[in-house]
Amino acid sequence: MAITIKDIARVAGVSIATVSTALNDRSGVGADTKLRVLAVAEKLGYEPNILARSLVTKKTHTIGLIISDISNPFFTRVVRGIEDVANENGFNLILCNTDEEGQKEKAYLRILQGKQVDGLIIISTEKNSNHIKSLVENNIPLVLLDRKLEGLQVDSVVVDNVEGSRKATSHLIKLGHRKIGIIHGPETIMTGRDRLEGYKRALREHNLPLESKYIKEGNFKQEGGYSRTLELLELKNPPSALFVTNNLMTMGAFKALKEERIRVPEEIALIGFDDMEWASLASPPLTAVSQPTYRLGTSAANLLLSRIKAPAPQEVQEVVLEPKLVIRESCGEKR
Amino acid sequence: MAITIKDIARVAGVSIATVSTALNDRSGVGADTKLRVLAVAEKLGYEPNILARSLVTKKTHTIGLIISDISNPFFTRVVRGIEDVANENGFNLILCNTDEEGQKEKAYLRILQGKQVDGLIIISTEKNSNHIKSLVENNIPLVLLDRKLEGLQVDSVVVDNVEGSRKATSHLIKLGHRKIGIIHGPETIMTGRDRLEGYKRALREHNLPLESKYIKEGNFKQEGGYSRTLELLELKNPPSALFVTNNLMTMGAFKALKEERIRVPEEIALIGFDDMEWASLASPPLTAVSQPTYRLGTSAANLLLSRIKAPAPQEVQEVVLEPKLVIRESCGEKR
DNA sequence: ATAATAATATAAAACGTTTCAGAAAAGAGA
DNA sequence: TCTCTTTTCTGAAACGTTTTATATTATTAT
Repeated sequence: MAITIKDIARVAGVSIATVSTALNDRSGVGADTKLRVLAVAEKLGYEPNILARSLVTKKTHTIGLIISDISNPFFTRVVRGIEDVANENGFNLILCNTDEEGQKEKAYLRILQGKQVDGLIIISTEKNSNHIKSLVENNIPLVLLDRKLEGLQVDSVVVDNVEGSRKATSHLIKLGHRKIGIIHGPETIMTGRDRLEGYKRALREHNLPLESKYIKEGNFKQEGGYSRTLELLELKNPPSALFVTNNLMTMGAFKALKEERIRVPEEIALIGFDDMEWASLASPPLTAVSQPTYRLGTSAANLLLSRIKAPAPQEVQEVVLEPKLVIRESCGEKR
Repeated sequence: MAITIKDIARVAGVSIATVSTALNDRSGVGADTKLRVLAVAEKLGYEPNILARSLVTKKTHTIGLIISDISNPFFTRVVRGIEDVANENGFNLILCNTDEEGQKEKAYLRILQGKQVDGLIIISTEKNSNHIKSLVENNIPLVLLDRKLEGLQVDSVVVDNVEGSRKATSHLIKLGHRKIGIIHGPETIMTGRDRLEGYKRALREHNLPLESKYIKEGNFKQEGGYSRTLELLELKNPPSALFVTNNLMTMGAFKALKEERIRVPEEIALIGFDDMEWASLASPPLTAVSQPTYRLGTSAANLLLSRIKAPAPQEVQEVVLEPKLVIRESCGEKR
């Protein structure tokens, strides 16, 4: 049996109310009794039962975090950012991986609510927002990260994907490329849609035609990048440049290119979305749109915490962070 | 105000006890009332308060996870393994990053205990085990992952680091190398010690002398691998092969070699400990000791869960998983 | 019809805290 | 000394569940 406040009360010869006030050093207890209580607590090795406390205070100092897969380095960095600010503020994180499965997402959401988390940070896998709506109605503080949801006004922190994608594509165009392949993500995911949109926008800006044969939909996983790249290479008139719209697919593309012994950037220029640790170590070093992953996390966490602490509901905040193009060697020199 | 069991009781016209039994479908409630209660619960949109439940059942279905840094891909995979089996068994994970700081580790430990986690998985940063001892005495189910602690008999799941390291070094020796540099980790960490030990053992087995100038201590971080590599290269008689004992330091070494334009494996053979996603994509593809990271996680989680569910304390289990050498091109061909 | 048994329902205690209203004690002002 | 105020302390309720012991009702056997 763990030591409780009652044990302390008994030993110190006071009521549990005084023990509680002494331990949380609130005013209303004499200096000497306070000292005595503290000493007893120390001696008995008392540790508070936070569960019991939370039940009455209605604060768990826990936040629920729903992402698709911690193994993806993008999410990893984001999570690290979140955990850091959570920890600084005395909050803990419950980590949940959905693998982009809507069912898992909903299941986790129920449990987290049941566990009375003080707030939620969600990288949602769903396109529509019905399951989130009930949370909002229940006034659960919540911020959407990386992906917004249609038809829902709620705090969010995202990257300007359209712009990042436009920059990348423009870069390729300026380098003289006209046959630019793109491997985009699922249209059900906001980042999938937006990054494709940025590509289209860049082409339009430069009055270049949209050629559907150069546009392939991948699944945001390594395998998708791999096989779509192979398909692109098999075209009778293959692209001279390839834009891959997330980190995992870029790895797949890289692998395909390597296996097929296509020289980069001589035979094909390659550009990725989302910079990775090893990008500068690759051969050739990879040019990529770099996302402020860590900051994405810290800012979502800060936003959520401010929301949790706020007495009255504030206005919806939508934070947009700018990605930037990191030019290395995989697109060759300007020509 | 959220809906509680009381509300249901009132609406359904029964006592809270019956509601409870009905909801958890235990026997002792009539078929018709049960249906009525369930219907009311459904209609009111009842969600149980797991906190309250946990307070009485003394089970939170939450496990605390203490690692040094989720950003490190090694831990990432491990964590994913843990989360998967936790989830399958209806458990959640509280994620804690210590950054190898003993203070942080201890602080987290207190909080997790306070939050009444059902068990703990710890990749400890400490060398001694005093802070863990009290947990063991309090009968908190707990498994040590990746690193054991001195003077403590407790469940653990680790990789055979000595053997992995011995294999790597032997490989180099068999390839004809005699001047083998090693960048090992801090001696305070078990993996640091063991991997160095494996290196020494291999040399001894082949009757090769231990040359201290080839032995450098790094910090298990990228920067450490980078600078120690540079130091090794500056030797008047530099090593012909380099063994780097963790993933981050290997990246650093790789970077240093690349910057110094040292050709691998022609001028120096390179072998790393812990295989990484990009290892096969690197130029040259990296030879490395591959650790079963995901399985490390699942097996720790399974062990912990069995411990949590076990009615009586069982015997201490120490699981050791075997790493394997993945030979690619960074050590060249046999000669 | 009566007793014995089984099935169903409930009141109340418990889990370990916080918190509020009020009691007791101490101090101050006259 | 007496009243008034302030300080210190406490009892009891509350948070939302589960669970045990008991009461009530229904069912069966005789």
